[in-house]
Amino acid sequence: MSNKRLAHKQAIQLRKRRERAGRIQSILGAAKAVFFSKGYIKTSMDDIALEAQVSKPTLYQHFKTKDHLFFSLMIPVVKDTGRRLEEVEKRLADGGYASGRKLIEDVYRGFRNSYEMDPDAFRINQLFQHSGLVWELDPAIRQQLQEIGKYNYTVGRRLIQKAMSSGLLKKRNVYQTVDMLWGGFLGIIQIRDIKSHNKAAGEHFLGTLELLVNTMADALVADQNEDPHSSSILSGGAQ
Amino acid sequence: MSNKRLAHKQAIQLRKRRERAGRIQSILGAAKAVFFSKGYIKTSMDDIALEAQVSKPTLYQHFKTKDHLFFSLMIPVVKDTGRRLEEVEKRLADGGYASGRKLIEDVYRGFRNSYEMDPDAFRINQLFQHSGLVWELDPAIRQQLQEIGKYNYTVGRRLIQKAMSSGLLKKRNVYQTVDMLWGGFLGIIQIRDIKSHNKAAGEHFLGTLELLVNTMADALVADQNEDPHSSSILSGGAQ
DNA sequence: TATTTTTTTTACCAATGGTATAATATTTAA
DNA sequence: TTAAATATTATACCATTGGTAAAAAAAATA
Repeated sequence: MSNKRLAHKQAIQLRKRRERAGRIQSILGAAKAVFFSKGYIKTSMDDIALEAQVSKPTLYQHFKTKDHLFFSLMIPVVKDTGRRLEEVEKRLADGGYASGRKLIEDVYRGFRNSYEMDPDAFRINQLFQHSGLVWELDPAIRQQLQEIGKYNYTVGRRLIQKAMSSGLLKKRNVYQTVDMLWGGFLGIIQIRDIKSHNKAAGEHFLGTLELLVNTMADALVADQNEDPHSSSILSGGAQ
Repeated sequence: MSNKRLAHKQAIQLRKRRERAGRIQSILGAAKAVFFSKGYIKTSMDDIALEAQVSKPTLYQHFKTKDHLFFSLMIPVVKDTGRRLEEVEKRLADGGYASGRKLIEDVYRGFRNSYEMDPDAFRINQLFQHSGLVWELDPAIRQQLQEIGKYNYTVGRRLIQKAMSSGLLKKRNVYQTVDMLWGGFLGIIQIRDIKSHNKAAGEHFLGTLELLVNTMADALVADQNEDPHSSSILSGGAQ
């Protein structure tokens, strides 16, 4: 009967989609390995095709250009950051924050875990901000990526807005506050990368991050029933 | 007499050096224009040679590679930042700061003026931090550029150290404090660039910078005889 | 088995970073 | 003024690379 036939067809299409997604993932993995070891410019599409055990035309069937392939790598980590912000937002809505400091700490813990999840992809995200200096990026790609990041800003602003109106944080310009919080994190990540060849860089980074969290909290948290610095950023790293 | 001869020779060499420096400057100017309008990748050495009204071999006589040429553009702005830090350091040594807040404000004013002096070159400096993702940079170039930046860190640390030991700022880990201050600036610059196509971005940037300055000051300034926020970052922009 | 879809093979093109060479200016020294 | 030294140009060239075309081969579907 046609019902069964339809179901069959759909099942097959599903599998095909799965396989397609799998192949795309495998290409992305190969691309990542090559890009991060040799850098964008020295990496050729032939290199990637070889690493992905796929012919070059197949590569181009899944990714229109080298740029597409490269910047696709940053998408998961951006989405991850957004998800972590949503978690904080949810906890705030559930009345889970007794102090603004705890909230700030959680926000930065989210940033950090997101970064630790995939530092390289995180760096592409940062690089993307400066991409104009390097690429004449296809406007379609650029817009698509900006779209994803813009959502995170929306969540962040909603979150901070709520925290301010609920008295957990001092009332400041929300846009500026979010930019400062996020920018502070980006900045110290960037500095970490400068020193990345140093062995002690990791610990230093954590120390700087903690200082940043405390600084932001000292200045932003409404000072009613404040609890002392808890340094809890150091615990609960990426798992 | 041989004295005169020697002087003549030296004078000639001086002129030659001047001319050489002039030609290099002219090439750098042309390279800047092309790089910033089309991006590194789309810019060809032929383009630059054309813009500089110079033949390609001449180009390569003054700059070994495209990378050399590109990253040379960031040198002046890095040195400028260092000079501005030195000014603050000097004023501190002369007892010119009655409050830590004023010092923090001056540091950030220096950063900002340095940035405004040449935003594009400033961006290359930031890009350089992520260069591993894009370039397999010649180690010699990389080290040379890092050398220049490292000096600024030394000045910054000396400055903050003095400010802390003289009681203007609270005692914190100096390395972390410097990283946080500088990183905070880099971060909001980066965010500014994201929104750079927006008309109101400039004012928003200044607002965020001011918030950052106040936040840092609130948390770092030793709270003896504190004067209120003076918002003086907004005045005294780049001239 | 016949048809459709996906992948591969192979070959190709235009653009580009970088170099070699010989010719031509330009400057210096006598 | 002339010979030597230096800097610049014109020209041609090479290897690599992003991207595409076309046809053959494989795999999956009906």
